[in-house]
Amino acid sequence: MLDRIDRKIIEVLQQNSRASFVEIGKQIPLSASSARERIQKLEDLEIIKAYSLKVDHAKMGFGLEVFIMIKLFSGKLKSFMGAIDSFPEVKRASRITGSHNIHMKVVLKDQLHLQQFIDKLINYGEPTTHLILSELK
Amino acid sequence: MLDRIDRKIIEVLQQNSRASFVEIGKQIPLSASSARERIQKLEDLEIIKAYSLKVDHAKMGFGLEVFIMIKLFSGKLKSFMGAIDSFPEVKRASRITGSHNIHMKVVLKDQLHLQQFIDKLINYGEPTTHLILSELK
DNA sequence: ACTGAAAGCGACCAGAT
DNA sequence: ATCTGGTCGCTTTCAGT
Repeated sequence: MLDRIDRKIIEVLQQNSRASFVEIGKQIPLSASSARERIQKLEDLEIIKAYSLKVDHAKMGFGLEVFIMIKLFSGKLKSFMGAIDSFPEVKRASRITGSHNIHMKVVLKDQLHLQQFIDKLINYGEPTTHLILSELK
Repeated sequence: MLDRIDRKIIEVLQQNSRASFVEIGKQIPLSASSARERIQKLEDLEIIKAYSLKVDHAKMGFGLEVFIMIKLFSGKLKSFMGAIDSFPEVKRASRITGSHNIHMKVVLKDQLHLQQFIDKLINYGEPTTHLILSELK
């Protein structure tokens, strides 16, 4: 249901999602129209969920990147899930197992910004913050 | 150094990094060639670091997604940083502050695969695993 | 499922404001 | 810094295998 060629296509797109069908085809190898057809199918099956972008947050003025885990107060899950979309600082969030219910990647300008953000979170639960020092992968 | 138009371009590309320059230009609004020129600059400055892809790992046969944090044994940092590229299961890894030194997002086929992966990690430190239940954002 | 051809559209490079 | 016009290459569709 997902063969070597599909996996290769996904690999190429992971490295450069703006690659043309011609370029992708060359690396398989496959004609541009066949590459296009397979990618169309991967999109339709929602195996490819989105074409996105990696940006340098620090260069955009957000020098502080952190992981925050929250132990939500009981009954706060629903309201927190609603609020999360209104926090532009939150780049990703997941429900997880363990003593903390939520894991987030958060991007902030500076310590003051972090403090203000944590002040909002403590309405929902007990946050634990880990600064990201560097990306290894 | 990075105006409203640049931010808007990045926003558009974050939603669909395969958008054509014409499409991007329409949403600013800006001519295609000006959009192209600005994007070129964002790439040159490495504010745009990569064009990437979001895939549904579960549909690719990797039904288990976890966060693993490791408290490395002393002196193991360098060898771990070297080994990390050889683990295809690791999608992202960061050095972080706190009692654990490393945070990773890891994608695995099943429990057995997780067990085998953890067995590799215990050469480097003490791992703590959190299953990802769902993605909120 | 893949290819190849043809038409239309976008990318890319000039040159001008 | 942005735009317009022109060329070339890519995308897209479709008929054929």
